[in-house]
Amino acid sequence: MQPFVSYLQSFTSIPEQSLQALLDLFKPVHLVKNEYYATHGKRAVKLAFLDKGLMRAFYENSEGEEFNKLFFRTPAIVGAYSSLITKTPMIINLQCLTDCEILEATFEDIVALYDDHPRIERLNRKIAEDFFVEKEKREMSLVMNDASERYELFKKEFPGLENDIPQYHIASYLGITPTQLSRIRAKR
Amino acid sequence: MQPFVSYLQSFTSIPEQSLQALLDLFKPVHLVKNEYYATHGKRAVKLAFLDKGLMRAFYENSEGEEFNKLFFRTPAIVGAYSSLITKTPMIINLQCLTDCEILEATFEDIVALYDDHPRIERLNRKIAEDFFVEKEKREMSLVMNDASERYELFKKEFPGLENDIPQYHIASYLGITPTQLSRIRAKR
DNA sequence: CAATTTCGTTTACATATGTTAAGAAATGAA
DNA sequence: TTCATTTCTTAACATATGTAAACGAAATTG
Repeated sequence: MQPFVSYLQSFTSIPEQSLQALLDLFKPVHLVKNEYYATHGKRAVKLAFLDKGLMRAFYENSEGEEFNKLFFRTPAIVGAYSSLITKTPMIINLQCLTDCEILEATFEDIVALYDDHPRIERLNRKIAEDFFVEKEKREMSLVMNDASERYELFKKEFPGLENDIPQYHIASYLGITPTQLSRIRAKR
Repeated sequence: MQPFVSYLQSFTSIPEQSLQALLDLFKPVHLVKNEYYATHGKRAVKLAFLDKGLMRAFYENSEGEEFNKLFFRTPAIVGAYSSLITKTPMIINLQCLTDCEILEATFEDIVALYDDHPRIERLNRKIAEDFFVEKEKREMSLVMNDASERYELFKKEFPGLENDIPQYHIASYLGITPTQLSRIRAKR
């Protein structure tokens, strides 16, 4: 639980009693490589802390093409956040790129803590704000940078990750084909 | 204040006393067409409710090229949200596309209410969540849809707006040049 | 270790979009 | 209303990226 607690406290300090109430909701789960943690179409009910391993979030269009949206490395919160918030079916998929250890809780159980534990709601607020800021960064990058610049940014944001996952996952994250990524890599 | 109150209550119900404390922080301001409400490089300190008018948020790269990020129509909250949250300089600019009436408050004053008014913090949480969901939608659209599809989505999301603003603003929002938008429009 | 599959690169060609420039149309100012 | 400015469209050409296919390298599996 230690990395999880540190991660949470990095957002805002949480009183011991509230923290304990929150931690009690999380149970460890082991996932194997390539296993899906979430599948689009269903409604998300759980969210998790990624304690060990590597995951990806991706969209899928009607032709079955995949579009990587984000990579998760520890420490991180993983889950179909939009689906949890809006209570509508998930649009994204979450898949393990390696074996993973997660701590999992039911989102509604967390929300139920808010009235008695305002610091937990504050934690959620901070996390939502942080998610928003990250998303805005990526939006800006998609709009302002070309694929070659986005590749450089990717390497900065996920140092070393390029060696741990197939090139086609990176290409998908960059919004280009593996062919084009190969061309960009060949240039320098 | 009525549209503002309705807008806030649409996120979560707020007790009379907390609502009043919040409303007291907001002062009406009039802005004229083309006026900047926020300029990149400075730190944002205020946020506002757009009561009347039309605004745009846009990025600017080092060559001075502009990239529209979002259009705001009433009712909406306008502000450099990322800058307020992270307390770092703004990356975006906010500019009036028409004369505007806004209600403006200092963000820190709002945050200062949270300890005594948990429902105000809840409101902020809900708004942050909502912003995140909207941003994720736009990210998905940028990644999965081509410019022509994004144009159709734009027309659905901002009905009628195409007639109120120059085409080049729409092109910028879609991530293409006015030339390309013109071609897309000519096709059907 | 050998066989099979997966992955990355390259090539040739197609397409969407960018760039520049010109002119037409619309808008705003005098 | 007239003139000047801004906006929109179109054309010609350039470029980034997509598609499809082939091939060799790397990884996986039996």
